[in-house]
Amino acid sequence: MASNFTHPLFPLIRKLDSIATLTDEERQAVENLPVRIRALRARHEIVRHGEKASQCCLILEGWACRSKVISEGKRQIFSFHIAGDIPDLQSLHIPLMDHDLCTLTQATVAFIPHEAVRDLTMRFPSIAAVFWRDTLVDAAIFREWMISMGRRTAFDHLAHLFCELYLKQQAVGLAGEHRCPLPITQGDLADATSLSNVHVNRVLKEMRGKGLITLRSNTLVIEAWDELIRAAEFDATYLHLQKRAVP
Amino acid sequence: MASNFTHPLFPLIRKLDSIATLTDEERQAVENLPVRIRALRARHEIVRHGEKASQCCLILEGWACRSKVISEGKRQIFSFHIAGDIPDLQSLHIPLMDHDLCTLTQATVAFIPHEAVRDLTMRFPSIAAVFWRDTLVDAAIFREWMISMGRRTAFDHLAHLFCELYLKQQAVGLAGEHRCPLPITQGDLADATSLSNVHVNRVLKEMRGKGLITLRSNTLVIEAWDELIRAAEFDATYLHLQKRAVP
DNA sequence: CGATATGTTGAGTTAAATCAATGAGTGTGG
DNA sequence: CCACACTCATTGATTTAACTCAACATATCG
Repeated sequence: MASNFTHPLFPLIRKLDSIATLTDEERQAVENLPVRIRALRARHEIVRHGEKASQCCLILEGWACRSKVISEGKRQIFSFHIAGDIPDLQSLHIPLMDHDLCTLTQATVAFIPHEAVRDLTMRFPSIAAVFWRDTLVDAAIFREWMISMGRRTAFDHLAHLFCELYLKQQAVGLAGEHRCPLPITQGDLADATSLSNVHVNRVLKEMRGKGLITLRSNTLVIEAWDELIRAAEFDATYLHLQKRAVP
Repeated sequence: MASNFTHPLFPLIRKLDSIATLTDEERQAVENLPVRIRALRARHEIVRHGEKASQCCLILEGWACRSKVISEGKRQIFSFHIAGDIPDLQSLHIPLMDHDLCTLTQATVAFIPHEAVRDLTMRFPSIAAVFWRDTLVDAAIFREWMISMGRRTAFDHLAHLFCELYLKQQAVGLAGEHRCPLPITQGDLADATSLSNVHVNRVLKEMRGKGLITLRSNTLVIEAWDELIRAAEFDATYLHLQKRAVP
């Protein structure tokens, strides 16, 4: 059961470990997945709306997002993805893409043929269950984002998002003590929250002013966790984190 | 392969038929699911946020919704559900509910133990795939709703929702010629779109005024489908509908 | 039939958008 | 190494879509 930290797919193993307990055989099978590893530059489109996907994309390093371009240069970001995520796992059952998958930063990704993923899920129903579950947590996060978009103020929305992004990274060991990478621009935050980038900027200024967060050199530092949680009325239930849970 | 129209679970079979092609054996297995059928009054809470679900709820008749109560009597509706839907299928892999499931109208529902559903998916991987796929389409709809909430005007948002609700019912044979049941209040529409009910009312008036729709006695009539689609910039890809309705 | 839920309309308010300009980083090629 | 270009961040002024509050009308139902 020893983790192989040097295996290229380690981020995936680490994520699966944070959700479930793998047998040696399962771990082996995952590590033996046939992958094609690529280094991508920032803002690279991996799969586009309308395409038929025949493989899944596993993030090994860097950030990606799912998004869709709306009329007139506007776009909506649906989710952020970090190492260990398979953002287009859904394409296994819905090959026709209804949105784009793009890198936000420089990134290393592994492409895994659908065939191989399907084979893995056939041979190991418990891995299938974990994958299915992961797409369901995705959906739960979408629901929470709906609440943020519809019913929270810009301030609460961003506060809520920061709580979420911190905890998601914390759960897989990518965060520090109330600090985590946030390698995205204010424009990206605006696209994710459906706010204008001008307004995002103003709200961030207000948060800084209140001593809630610091945000520089692509790092988010949460200076007042309790206060941030309270402001956002953040309840982590929807993230369905299992092991490493909330501090 | 003949449809058994009188079987109590017919709505589920009809929905599965609209997505996939079942073998006789699979159809048999679905029809033999152990169910507990109940008639529920309107606005009845089926499962609540925070509860641990041990069964799934299949809608046989009437409408239900997934929702969450936000502070101060506000609530967000995440999705509408009609006959054939299993709105809490996700509880199979995430038993802890992060939202509520409620009826909107009088409804007949069938409760199926998780155990039985799990057994079904183990024995018939292709049914598992269809179920998984269905939760993925759910997620796709959530994403589209995010776009509506964040980037569309109230008018376009409602127009888009009407297109969606019509097509979803049409796909399982529950809609007529550009008309379908819409047994929900303006308040429900407001909760689903994150608009105030006052504003929903005004927008509906405007739509009526433009001759786009008629909405009375719980029936939505789309008077100008092409125009409605154009107004909403509606693209049905995200619904991932497969076949057209059965009989 | 009265009671309660739902729908309708007007008037005033507000959170966030837009428009516009400027400042601060970052990177590339001459 | 600097200059140019480009992206990203910041601030002010103005506009606007949608909200809130309040009153009243009309269904619907027991």
